[in-house]
Amino acid sequence: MTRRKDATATRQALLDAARELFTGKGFDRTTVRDIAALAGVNQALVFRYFGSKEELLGRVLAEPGAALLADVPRERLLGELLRRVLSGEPGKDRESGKDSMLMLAMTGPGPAAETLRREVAEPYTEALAALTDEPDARVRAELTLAWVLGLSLTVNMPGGSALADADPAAVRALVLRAMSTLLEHTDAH
Amino acid sequence: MTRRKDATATRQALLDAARELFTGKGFDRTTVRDIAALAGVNQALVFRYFGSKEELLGRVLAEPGAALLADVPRERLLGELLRRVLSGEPGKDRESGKDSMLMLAMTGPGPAAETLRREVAEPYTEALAALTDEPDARVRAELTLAWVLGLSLTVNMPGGSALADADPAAVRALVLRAMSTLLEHTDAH
DNA sequence: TAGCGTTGTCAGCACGTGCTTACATCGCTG
DNA sequence: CAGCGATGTAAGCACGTGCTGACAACGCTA
Repeated sequence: MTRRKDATATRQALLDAARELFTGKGFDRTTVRDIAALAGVNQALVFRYFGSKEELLGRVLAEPGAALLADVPRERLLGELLRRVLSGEPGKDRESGKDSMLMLAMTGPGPAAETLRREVAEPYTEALAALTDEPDARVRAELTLAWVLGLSLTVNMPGGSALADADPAAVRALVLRAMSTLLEHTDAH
Repeated sequence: MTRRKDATATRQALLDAARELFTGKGFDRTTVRDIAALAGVNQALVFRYFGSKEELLGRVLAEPGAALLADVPRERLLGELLRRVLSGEPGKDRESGKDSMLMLAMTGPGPAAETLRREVAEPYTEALAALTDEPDARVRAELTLAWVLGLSLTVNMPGGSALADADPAAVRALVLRAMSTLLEHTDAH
């Protein structure tokens, strides 16, 4: 039988629950009690393990963005990012698309936004900026990320959209073609 | 002297204050007392005139989106939208750029989001979809709007960005060039 | 001026929130 | 088994929030 008391396990359960709820209904509208309930533990543990709700958000955000960045070569970064944002069966619930980029907006302006920008957006910008030799590389990179952000929001928006129902591959192709006018060395794989 | 008691004036003051605060720090983080204080009136009036905080949001949202749509021909819509989003002195506080599109994300998932989609995003989608003859016109239109949304968020994000400091005209040109691969009949004016 | 509807203020209720504290229970180690 | 730190729980505090009701000030009209 699995240990009845396992600190790292409950810690992870809290992280998972927090991620799901933050992306699902936003940081502000998610209560600590919601998170604990979904994780199946007492709400006081949130504070024992993370100190505060904001720090928990920080922990949630810091996790997956860096992974993708480390695993995927720059040239394929955009394609992979789009695949995640647009992933899932058309019309069905999108799982991995609700990525940390989405939460950037969900979080809204506030103390966490600045941290988020540094820890998530900035490394991506840097990586994408390396894909062009133009002097305004960073501007182009941010334009690209802005699109990914907007896409993530639009696709996951309640009320449905033509984007959410369209064929992900076709959408990806459209976006990549348009983006190729910004970043030259992009690989569509 | 201006009337000491003018219902329509205070109503408008509340609308203005709400707009500024909602766009500035988001719906959830804005309190009714904040709004009333900025408007220089008592917070109870919010409920007298609008019934609830959510209905006030609805009133704020319904206002400006339709205006632009009615005043500007389809071909120039995109250019005008971008001009607003990117407007303002580089680095300085952007005023009109904090448009209703921004609030779509700031509001986050919630009851207001669906209404917002219907009343703001949908008409824009329709207008932009008419700019191409491709069968996936709506998808292309939503892709475009997603970009505008992401741009609005990125530009107004605290912590600064290369985008916010760049020359608006140059950025606009980059975006419009990329967008021309999606919508053919776009006018850059 | 007297009356009265409109506009604005004041105080407070009810509730949900983040967070804390004191205590119970587990499971490892001697 | 005894002891003890690590893990989990229950209860509640302090505070901010949306919202309400009773009341006061205004300004129009007769």
